[in-house]
Amino acid sequence: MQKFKEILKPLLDETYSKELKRGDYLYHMGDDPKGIFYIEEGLVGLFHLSESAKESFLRVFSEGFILGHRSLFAEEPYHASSIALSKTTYKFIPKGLCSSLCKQHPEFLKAVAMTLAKDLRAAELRIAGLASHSAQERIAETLVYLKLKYPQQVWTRKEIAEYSGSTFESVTRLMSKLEEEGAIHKSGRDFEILNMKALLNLKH
Amino acid sequence: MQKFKEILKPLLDETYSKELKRGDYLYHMGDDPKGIFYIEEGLVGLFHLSESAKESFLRVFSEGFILGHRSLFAEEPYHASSIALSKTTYKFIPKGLCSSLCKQHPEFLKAVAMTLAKDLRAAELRIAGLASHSAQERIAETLVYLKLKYPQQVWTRKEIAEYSGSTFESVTRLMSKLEEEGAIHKSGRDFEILNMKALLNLKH
DNA sequence: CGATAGATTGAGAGTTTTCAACCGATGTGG
DNA sequence: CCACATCGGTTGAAAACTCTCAATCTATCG
Repeated sequence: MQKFKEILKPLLDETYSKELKRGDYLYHMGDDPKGIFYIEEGLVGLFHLSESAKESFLRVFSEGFILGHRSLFAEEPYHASSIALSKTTYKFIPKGLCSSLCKQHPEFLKAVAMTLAKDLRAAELRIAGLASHSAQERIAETLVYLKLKYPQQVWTRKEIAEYSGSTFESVTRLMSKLEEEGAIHKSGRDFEILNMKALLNLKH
Repeated sequence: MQKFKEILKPLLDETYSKELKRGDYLYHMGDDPKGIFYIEEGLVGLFHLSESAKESFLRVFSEGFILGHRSLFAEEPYHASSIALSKTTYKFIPKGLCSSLCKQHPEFLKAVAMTLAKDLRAAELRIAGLASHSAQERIAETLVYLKLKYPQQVWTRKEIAEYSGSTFESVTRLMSKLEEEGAIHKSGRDFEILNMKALLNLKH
């Protein structure tokens, strides 16, 4: 899955990197894609904002991954905004370059298709989870997912809520309960997982 | 989007069609993909079954579309089962043929990537909708989506519920209310939409 | 016409959200 | 380096929506 690094290497060496601090936007929901973004360092989140001003946290991108490719390949405007979750450096690959890349390096197109296919599975499993798991189960699963996959990141209760499809108050409440039960340990705004089994065996 | 028909035409003319009746499986969740399926006629649904036996209705496939491609391109087992929703005829394209197709007709790979990209958008908008819309709003949106896009199909309350992330009792209840309000008209097990605006402006 | 799958309606339970008030951490500018 | 502003976190209580369970009814099809 980290194929993008090697495929894009020659291209990326020629362009300069851009820097972002936490909270900066890479692109906005509704904009038309002009190319794709390659993350060299840091973490980026994809967020959808509903008419009722509710945010959903859709995907996380880390070093070595691309973003913006979904809209480009679908030939659609961005359906969500991407925002740096930490200090981030990235490179921009314009649309035209992507096209020639697809022609000259079919393995790039193949890697994009594979990424899309894996992300589609993940998204559809989340749809199923939203319908079949309780809010508490989803929050616990999200704690495990976000913390195990991105341990260095200090996730806010709000981000955890927006990823799990819940509210930050419910996240806080569950985390307090989980700490009492010894499943996690809170330290400042961060936390660590002490008993993963317990987290994944919550019933409600 | 209906590109598959023309791209696959020469290939498909050489193979024989298979028939399915409502309820038959094309493939089962967990199986390894051995190729992709091209729908010549009919309707197929993709369903995920959770540990707690709750079904989620993930995607619909109609004439001219392919299925099974997500798992093949992700190199993963099927994450859901595909089931005929009506009398269906399809053709099977084995894995090996797909590979050579990708090499010789890059537009096929491109069409697959585009389909995956569009489906990923749809799935992520559903995630956002599950978090930000009430069950009633989601059910109403599902009535509009399923009935306008596939008007010939008689959708069961259960299917509508599994698509909207709700229960069939809630679907029944809302449909009764919507009929009272004149937004839909129920006839037998089928229904028709009388006032789409009203359906999409539900608040709860 | 009978069997079966699907639909309806009611009542009650329960999780989760919402609203509100308050607390604690973090970071910046004077 | 302190003060203060701001952002993030905690906890409580009440409201509300949806689900669950149950009983009954109605289409549809062989």
